Amino acid sequence: MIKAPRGTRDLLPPDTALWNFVEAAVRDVFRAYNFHETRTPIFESTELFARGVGEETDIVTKEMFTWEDPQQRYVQLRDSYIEASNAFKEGRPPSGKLVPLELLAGTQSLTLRPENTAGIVRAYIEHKLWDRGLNKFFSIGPMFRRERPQKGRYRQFYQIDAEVIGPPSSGSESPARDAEILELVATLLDRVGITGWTLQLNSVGCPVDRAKFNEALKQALAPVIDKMCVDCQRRAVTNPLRVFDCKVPEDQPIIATLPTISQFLDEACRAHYEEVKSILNAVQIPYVENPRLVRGLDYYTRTAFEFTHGSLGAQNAILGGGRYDGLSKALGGPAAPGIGFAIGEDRLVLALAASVESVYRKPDVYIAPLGPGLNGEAARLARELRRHDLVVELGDGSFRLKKSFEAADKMGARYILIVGENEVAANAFALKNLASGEQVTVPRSELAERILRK
RNA sequence: GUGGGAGUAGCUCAACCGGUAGAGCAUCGGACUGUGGCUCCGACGGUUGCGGGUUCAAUUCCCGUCUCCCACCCCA
Repeated sequence: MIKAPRGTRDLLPPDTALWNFVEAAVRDVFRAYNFHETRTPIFESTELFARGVGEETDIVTKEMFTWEDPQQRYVQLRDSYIEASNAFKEGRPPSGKLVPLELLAGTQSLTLRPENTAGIVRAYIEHKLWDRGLNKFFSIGPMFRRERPQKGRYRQFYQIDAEVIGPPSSGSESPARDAEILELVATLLDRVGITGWTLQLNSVGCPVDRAKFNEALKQALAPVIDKMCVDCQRRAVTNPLRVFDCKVPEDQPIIATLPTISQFLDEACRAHYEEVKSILNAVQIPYVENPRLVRGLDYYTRTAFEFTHGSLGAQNAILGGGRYDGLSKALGGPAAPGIGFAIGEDRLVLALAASVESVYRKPDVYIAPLGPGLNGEAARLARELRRHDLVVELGDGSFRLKKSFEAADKMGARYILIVGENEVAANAFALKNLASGEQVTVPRSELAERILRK
């Protein structure tokens, strides 16, 4: 039997009703904050993620679905040729790399997107979206990471993603945007019925601050590192910030003595962070400061945050995000400060209080044609009722009435409508409420209204 | 990638020390020709995840592999 590949799964009714409920609520909230939808490709050039997410991150080094796609490099070849010919005319050496001819029929490395921000920023640069001022985007779609599956963690998973990006003159750098995003998330979680979330907040400063902090951290770790766990010893070399993620109890007293990033923020970053917190207080969004909160991706600056939820086991982060003021430049674009977040939709649905029953819409009426010649009449009635936005299910003339009743019952229809010879002749139909057992004969013209009335 | 647990009917689960694979629910049919939920009867449903090994005999023991679950790593 062919099965869904590891780490993927089928979302089926009635569960999909829950997903639709979430997405509808999310779209409502985004609308109120003037966010608009984007849909970027599910695969991009591998280079985009290597440069955007960070060459050394786990995501890029071991978790991406990457393949080589045969491709004729017309564009590079053409640009290379134009530059060469211009250079020749102007009597100067050509700039940039000349694409050798043997690459004409080479390959292009492509990757299923492991996250969405890089793609959005790529689109921002490609379409020169700075001309629009401040862009507020959201998108909903699948991401792909080749990780070992676990509860709330899949190889194809879904993210609800929001990004605010624009030139500095558009206010994209303002702490007001950070606070607005955080307040939006809080609203969104409340709206879909997630209770008991915790907002953890920190500022990771500018790259310069982080470099200074990293240095101080290394110095602080040097004398104590041999007393710590093997994971920490490894982290101390590869990524000292990650030492703060350590969960080994024996290490905690040592970790408590380590410097925190907050001590190394420059004046601008500190003021920015203070303003974010001040606005959050003004709109009464609760948060806890977590000076050890760091982000896994290289591009993050300043505000970093995470919303966690207790019901999710070890994968307790329901969403994470932060500011990425340097990303656009890193991808070859202009300065374009931005801030965004990504909700793990799979995890959001897991944490949802709403039950499937409460959002799964059942048929309003089941139409039971009584006899093989009555399918046409039943279909006409169904068509009329569906125009009134009623959910209509249709039986078959070959069914015995008992079977129609059972079918209607099973799918949870509110009413059954019996379409027999007598009813057609009278142009009035037997309508029975399946819950109460009450049955009335209703003229065709009053059917929709009667069913809608409940 | 590392460590641990688990895979038996569509679903939830049985099957004692290795001895011919079972129940409930669900599905379909009948009792019951135009009135459901209840009841009764019957039917359908299986390469016991897959492959190999040990054995007279394997769902059971061993090895490999796949998938899921839990934790680590990392992250949403």
